[in-house]
Amino acid sequence: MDVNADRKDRPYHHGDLRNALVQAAADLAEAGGPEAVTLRAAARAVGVTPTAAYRHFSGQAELLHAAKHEALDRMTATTGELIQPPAPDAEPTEVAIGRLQAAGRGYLTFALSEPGLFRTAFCRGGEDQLDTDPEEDPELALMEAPPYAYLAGVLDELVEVGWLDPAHRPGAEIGAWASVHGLAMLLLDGPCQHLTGDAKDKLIQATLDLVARGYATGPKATI
Amino acid sequence: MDVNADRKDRPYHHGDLRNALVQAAADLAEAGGPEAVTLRAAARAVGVTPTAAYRHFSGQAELLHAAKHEALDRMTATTGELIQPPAPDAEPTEVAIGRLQAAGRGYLTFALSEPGLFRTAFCRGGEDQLDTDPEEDPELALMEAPPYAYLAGVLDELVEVGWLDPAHRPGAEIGAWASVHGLAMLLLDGPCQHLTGDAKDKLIQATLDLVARGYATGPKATI
DNA sequence: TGTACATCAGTGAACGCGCGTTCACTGATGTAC
DNA sequence: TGTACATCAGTGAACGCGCGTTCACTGATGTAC
Repeated sequence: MDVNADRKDRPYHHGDLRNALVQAAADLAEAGGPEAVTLRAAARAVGVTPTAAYRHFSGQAELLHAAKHEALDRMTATTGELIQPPAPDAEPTEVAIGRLQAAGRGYLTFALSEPGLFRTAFCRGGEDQLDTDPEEDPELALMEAPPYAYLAGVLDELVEVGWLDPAHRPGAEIGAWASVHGLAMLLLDGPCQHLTGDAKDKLIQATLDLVARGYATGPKATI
Repeated sequence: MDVNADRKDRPYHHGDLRNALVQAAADLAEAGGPEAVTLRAAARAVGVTPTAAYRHFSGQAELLHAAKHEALDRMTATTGELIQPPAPDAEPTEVAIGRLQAAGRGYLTFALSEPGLFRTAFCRGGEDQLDTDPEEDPELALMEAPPYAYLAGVLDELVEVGWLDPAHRPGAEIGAWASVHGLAMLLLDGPCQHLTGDAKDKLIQATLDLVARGYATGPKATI
């Protein structure tokens, strides 16, 4: 069962233990969500003593922090693959709207298919307990978050094609992110969790349409 | 510290232990979120043996389930008080939009001021483990959720005043709910948690405006 | 090129903690007669 | 109206669990000379 159980072949020094622990922590998160991210379990998975982890992390909180980061990284990678390019022969506004909705759909697809990683990426804790000061510049930190950064590009395009009024562009990212993020939470753990896949699909489309129309303030916007 | 510590005066039978445990569980949730909802802690708060709780709950999962319910009830009550009525001398569309945004603002105000209850109301677990079948009719259960039911009324009004196209009315609740819920999560535990109050207010207004514009498909809609 | 030694990265055993849950029990209540 | 007894709602002690964390330690590495 445990790949790393053959302690004989393994050298005394692991060589890349910190990284191995982070990967193990992310795997635990994938399978069981943030509650499953445990120092002991991660050490066990790597085939190492719990104490060894303290050479690389100050404690459980720091491991969870790293796992959150890794979960978000995996989410970014997977979502990137999931996003389908719009039809090339469409109108510019259709292409831009298509890109916006495809991003949202990718986000939701990931959330529903990898709930453990999704919950971990946005879970509480894992940094408040850190002694490193939490984000010198919170605004900058927000803008560097992968979903925000990706949305920024899409919204710029929406302005270029005349769908979104430039006056409404600043700070517009958060509305789209919040809508899709909230829907993910409601579908995953909230009051929509027991709906059929079809019903969920309808809610997704309705929400994506709401967002697209919400941005329709430019000269080329056709509702 | 513990109000119920004077075991002498107390009769052997509590009389309303189940209810007392649920209230205690909700208080624990308010202070420490869903992780703090523990059979032992709730029993301790009431001044009763942990075993006594098993007369009223099958186990911790059932207590958490009840605490979630109570958290949502408290949220509904508080949010109801928080919602400010729109100016009476305004235009009908303005009144309706005002009501929509006030509801959203109330939701977010509650989430930010009572994070423990908010997280608990929408936390995972506490029903999957239940042996009672989870929601015979998921669609109905969703529509009976207080935020959804309240939104339904507001959206009906939006149709009446001609802001929202009746064709877009069915299922429209979820978009508004998701937007506001997601924003709450991002502000509370997510990448916006360290922003200043002012910055948060701006994101809130931007999101509420996005939602209002998203519904602007009727004849009287003026963007 | 060889070697002494500081430093680094692990081991192994143990600690205390709070949790959920179970057991055999006892005190209080209420109901049939 | 009184009482025997079933039932109900608690007590108290104990269990095993996995967790985070600490301690004194040892094996491996690499560097100064």
